[in-house]
Amino acid sequence: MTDRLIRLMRIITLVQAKPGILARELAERCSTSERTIYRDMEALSAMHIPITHLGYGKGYQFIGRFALYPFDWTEDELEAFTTVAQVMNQIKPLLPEGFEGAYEKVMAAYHKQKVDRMETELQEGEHHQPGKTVSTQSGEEQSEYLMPILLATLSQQIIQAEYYIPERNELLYGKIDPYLLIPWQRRFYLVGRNHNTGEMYTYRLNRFERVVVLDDVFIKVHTHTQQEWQNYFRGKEEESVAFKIRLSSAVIPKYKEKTFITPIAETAATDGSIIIDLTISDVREFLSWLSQYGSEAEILEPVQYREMMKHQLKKWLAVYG
DNA sequence: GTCCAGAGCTATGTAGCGCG
DNA sequence: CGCGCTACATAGCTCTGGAC
Repeated sequence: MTDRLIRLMRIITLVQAKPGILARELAERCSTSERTIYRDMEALSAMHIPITHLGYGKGYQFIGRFALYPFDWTEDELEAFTTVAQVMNQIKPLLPEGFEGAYEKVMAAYHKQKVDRMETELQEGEHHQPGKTVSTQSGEEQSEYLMPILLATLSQQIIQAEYYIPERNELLYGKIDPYLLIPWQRRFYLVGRNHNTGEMYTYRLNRFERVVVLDDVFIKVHTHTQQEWQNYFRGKEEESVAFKIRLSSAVIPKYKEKTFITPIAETAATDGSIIIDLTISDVREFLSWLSQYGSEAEILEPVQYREMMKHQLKKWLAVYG
């Protein structure tokens, strides 16, 4: 039995180290027969280790990003496991010796895996549009609170935060239950429950002025999955507005050097200006950004925003006579 | 409690089949 | 032919119950 357990662990290690490894090689490395390897594969599958063979001659590999620790959890399973932390002190006398230590190790391994995965996704996201990473070029999107907030969402710890709302020029202060961190359109958003109102809100990470992670843990009262939140964000995207902007040649260097917008297309016009096509979800902020270019930027489409700008300028002109 | 025989179970290997 | 897979055989281990 012990021998078999050792061999099962060895198979996991070998497949992890060499995806596509053949049953024959596994048998050689484990000093056993291929038949035994096939039986071990069955056993691993019964244990929900996501191992699969790739077809004829292609050997075995893990499904997804499985690492040595098999935390292929569903939301419900994760929820059930994290809830144990809340009642651990009360049921401690009932637990077998060593349970708490084992629990901590499992959660630690899970958290590490999740952080690794988050970092990988972040890197992959940056690769999609090389040389245009918002966070590093504009300095706007990189929040020093990314890691503390990420860790707080994983360990379900309440945060105490100051949050700035530019639209109202207001600084809010209060406790938030951080539920999920969602990368969206090259920004991070925190979905969390505000203690003052008890409601769920989405917070833009770079608008946090100060964040302290408290020792207190919270229990999720809303049970939306990450997928549901991402669908919510996708819904927001559908409501976004397509703009066509002309930037004169005078401001192109400035635009190229420092920008947080992500154009769909850039077309060079004959007079040296460029026409930018882009889709914007936060129109108010976009117009505020655009105003820095003054007369060097012209809204070509949509017509209603062009008219709105014209109307605004007439009002300004009236003020200055 | 200890020993022992027999039944039953588990893990393993051999040989061979089907498929690309 | 090489690979994944399976039917069948077998060695070795564990369990059970009876005798002492």
